Amino acid sequence: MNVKPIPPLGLGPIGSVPVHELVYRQLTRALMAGQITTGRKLTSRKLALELDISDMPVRAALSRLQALKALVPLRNGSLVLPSMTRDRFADLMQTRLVCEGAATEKAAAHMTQADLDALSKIGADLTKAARDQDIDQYLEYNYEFKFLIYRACGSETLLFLIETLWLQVGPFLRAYSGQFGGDLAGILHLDHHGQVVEALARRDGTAAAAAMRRDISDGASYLLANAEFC
Amino acid sequence: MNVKPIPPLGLGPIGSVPVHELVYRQLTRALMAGQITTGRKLTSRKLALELDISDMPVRAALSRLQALKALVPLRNGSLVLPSMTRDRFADLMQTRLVCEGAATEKAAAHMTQADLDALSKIGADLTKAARDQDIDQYLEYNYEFKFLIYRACGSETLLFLIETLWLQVGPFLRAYSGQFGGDLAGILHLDHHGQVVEALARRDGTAAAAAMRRDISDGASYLLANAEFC
DNA sequence: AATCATATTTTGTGATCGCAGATCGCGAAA
DNA sequence: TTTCGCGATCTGCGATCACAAAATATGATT
Repeated sequence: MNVKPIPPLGLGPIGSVPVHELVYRQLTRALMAGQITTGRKLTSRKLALELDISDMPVRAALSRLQALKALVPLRNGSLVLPSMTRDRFADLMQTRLVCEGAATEKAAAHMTQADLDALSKIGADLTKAARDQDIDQYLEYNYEFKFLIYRACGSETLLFLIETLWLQVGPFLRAYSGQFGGDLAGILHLDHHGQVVEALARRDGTAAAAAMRRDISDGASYLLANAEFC
Repeated sequence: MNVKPIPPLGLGPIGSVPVHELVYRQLTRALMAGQITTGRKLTSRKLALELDISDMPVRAALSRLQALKALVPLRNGSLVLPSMTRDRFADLMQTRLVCEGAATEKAAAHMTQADLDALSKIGADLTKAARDQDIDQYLEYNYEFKFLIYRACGSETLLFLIETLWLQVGPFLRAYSGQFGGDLAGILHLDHHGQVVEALARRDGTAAAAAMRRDISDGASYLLANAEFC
């Protein structure tokens, strides 16, 4: 029996991406970047017109966002970016505490030296953004910092749950950055990020998780005290 | 200026439910009840034909299931109930440990006496089902037992995350019940359910969570050792 | 000016159509 | 027997249409 010669071309698949997938990615990005204000109605026809496509792919994308509770249906079925009440925010942050604490703890065992190096660099950028009162940069680096850790937690499932939480909190955080008038550096009076990095470097998952939880908890307290809710 | 008299009828809205919502509910129920075998391809046309509707509402329902990772897309976009590998199962159970442990801990403060009474009744039914080797009943009561607790955790968000996890594990558990040949009572040699009830009655969230985690962990170990994976 | 009734537009929802790529099956050639 | 080619079918995907309910705008009346 002849053994087949090795397939000469090691090309990957072409993999054309359907339009509804592109719409979905664009919407999630816009959502997490806070480009959509809370209470905004997202109608498939308007969006389709704006994107110059039919409304079918838009519907598919919106359905997925609804399933993740990133959008909620009105009585008539219109989908809207839910307004952030105090209760919902507190609930989301409590759940973040649970999931992100666990992810941080698990990540301690998996972070490579390269990860740790990148992490402390982002941590430095984060501190700099806080000192410069650049809240947009701060939020951006905060996201990168935390997700660099969570991606190393070794659990696809847990990472996914955390992403759905951020999809709900993200819009509100960005909206808050607009009404921000306080002192950003004041949030950092305890450098939780530094403690997280240091604990992760020691492979001390428990300490890292504790520091991360403090960071989330303090941020939540600050916003509950200072931000405007609906 | 005439003040409108109070609307005489305090009836709620009729609230006709769209078809895609009905399809979604039917699919989630079928999924969690294990009526769909892993690896099964769900095509919108076939389902639409079976339900005697157009494939549009089916597409909407499938999109939502895809967003929750209850279904995964093949290369061509067909959606299929993902096969359960050892790794995925272990990952899901690890994440269940995190979320359901936390939910149990939070629930301790909110469980009413009626909840506790109902819980110990379900616990008794559970034990009976195990003695009778009735694995379907066992899984049913197991679901009711745990979600009666989780619903009392006070966190809509956390409950939602747990539901998405069960949507992924549910099908596999039911599939396993078919190939089950062991001794069901053997799983219960430590009565974790009883410990959970007792701890909740004492409002001891920490102990209740610990017992619940043991229950999940032991079940996971048993299945990892005995069940067939793909 | 304020309010109510009516007309117009918006919007969700579902059905149908057409296209293109994927999949499957059958038969011929090696 | 296996493998390859090709036609039929399946299926995802997107566009368009139709309909009803809701929202909005308009205009008349008090």
